[in-house]
Amino acid sequence: MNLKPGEALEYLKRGVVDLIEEEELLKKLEKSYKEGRPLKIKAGFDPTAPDLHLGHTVLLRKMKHFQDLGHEVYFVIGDFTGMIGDPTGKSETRPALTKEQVLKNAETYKAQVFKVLDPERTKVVFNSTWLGKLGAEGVIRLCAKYTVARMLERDDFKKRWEAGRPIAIHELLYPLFQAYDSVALSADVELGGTDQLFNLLVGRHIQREYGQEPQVIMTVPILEGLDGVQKMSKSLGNYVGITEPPFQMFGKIMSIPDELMWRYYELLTDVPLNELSRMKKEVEEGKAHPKEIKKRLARIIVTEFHSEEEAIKAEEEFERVFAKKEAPKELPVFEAGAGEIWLPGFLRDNKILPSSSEARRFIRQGAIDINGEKVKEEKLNLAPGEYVLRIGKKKFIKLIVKG
RNA sequence: GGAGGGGUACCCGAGUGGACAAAGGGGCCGGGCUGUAAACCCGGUGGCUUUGGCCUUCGGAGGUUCGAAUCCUCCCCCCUCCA
Repeated sequence: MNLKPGEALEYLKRGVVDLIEEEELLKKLEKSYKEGRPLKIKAGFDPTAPDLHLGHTVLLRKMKHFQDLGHEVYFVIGDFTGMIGDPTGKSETRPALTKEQVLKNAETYKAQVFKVLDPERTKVVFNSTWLGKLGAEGVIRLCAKYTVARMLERDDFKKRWEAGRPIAIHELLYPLFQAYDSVALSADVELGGTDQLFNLLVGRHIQREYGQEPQVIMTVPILEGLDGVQKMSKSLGNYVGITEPPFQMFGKIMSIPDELMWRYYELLTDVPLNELSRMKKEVEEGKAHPKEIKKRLARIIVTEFHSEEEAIKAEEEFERVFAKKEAPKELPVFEAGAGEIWLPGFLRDNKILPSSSEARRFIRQGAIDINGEKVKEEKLNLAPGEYVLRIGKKKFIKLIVKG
């Protein structure tokens, strides 16, 4: 894609929350356009075991947009800053990772991020490379360029300070080190989530202190999870992992609240904004069914991480299971001996449900079907043959009873 | 270093000797309605080979007692004020 600076700016602005400063970005784009020199785009990532979900891809997609325009992305793995752990207020001390772990995690990252990023235009770098060399003297020089008062402006520091909760001194170093990354790379633009705004701004300040042109800052929103309220995160369980199988991915997207799908469209697809507002209007006027619009979204996303073919298959499967209430085509198979089985024990032992007590609750609440018949007894007397069990809303298994 | 306050289930939070597997709310799960949406209604929410009991749980370890989340001792952790 070879867009003129003004067009490029518009292309890049989609879904962006903060852009500091737009003027500066335009100038950088113009210069790059004139000189044929790509801009250096930086974004930092945590070195802990990465299991990326759609929330992460909002940022990755923004990085990709820069790549689409020919710019160069620096994927910074914060193996040095990882020793601090970005102070979120929860402030758990993180165990330092070994070199091997960091490298292993980096490989896992690569395997996943290149589903979005263009490997040709991505440089994966570790910030220990330059931060490790800084030494005590370098750290002091760096610290001298910022003040405590300004550091305490950061929202979570401020809150903790005012609430009288502890702030460890090394936590104050985190923004400075991240800023120094920008110096080391001479970054033109740094991207991050909105929660990164403060750190990114420190980068601008520190770059000036080191005689560099300050980076432009772009932040992207934190994506809401499937519940539509809290941010998408693995620990909250409201996420879609980018390596999840197609059917699962499709289903999860279909379960999001309607209102949320517009946001997902904006942040997770390249469907033009004017087309989006048209669809939205059609839904509001009752000309289009929200379910159909949501299915298109699910299709687009599954296609991106798998393939169009898989997306179509996932949709068919979805219709079969949830519209027609049939069992999925492929379902996990379990075996049992003929005769009497105690269902709760069976479900627990095969890790289908976490405990037999939970299974008994399910039976009591009529949440288990066998071949479409509600199970009422905990004990089942099974003749040899094949059975399809539905456990709760989403779990299906095939049970083969041997003679 | 000194003085005081506090640690209860996934989270918040009630509970100061027995009726406590522990109120209430949130979350989550299940059922109903639907479009695996939202909203709403109902139910559930420690475990255990079987609704019948048993076992484990209130920061940790001991102790008192027929009986402890509750009382005592020691220890760990968090917070506030002072230095």
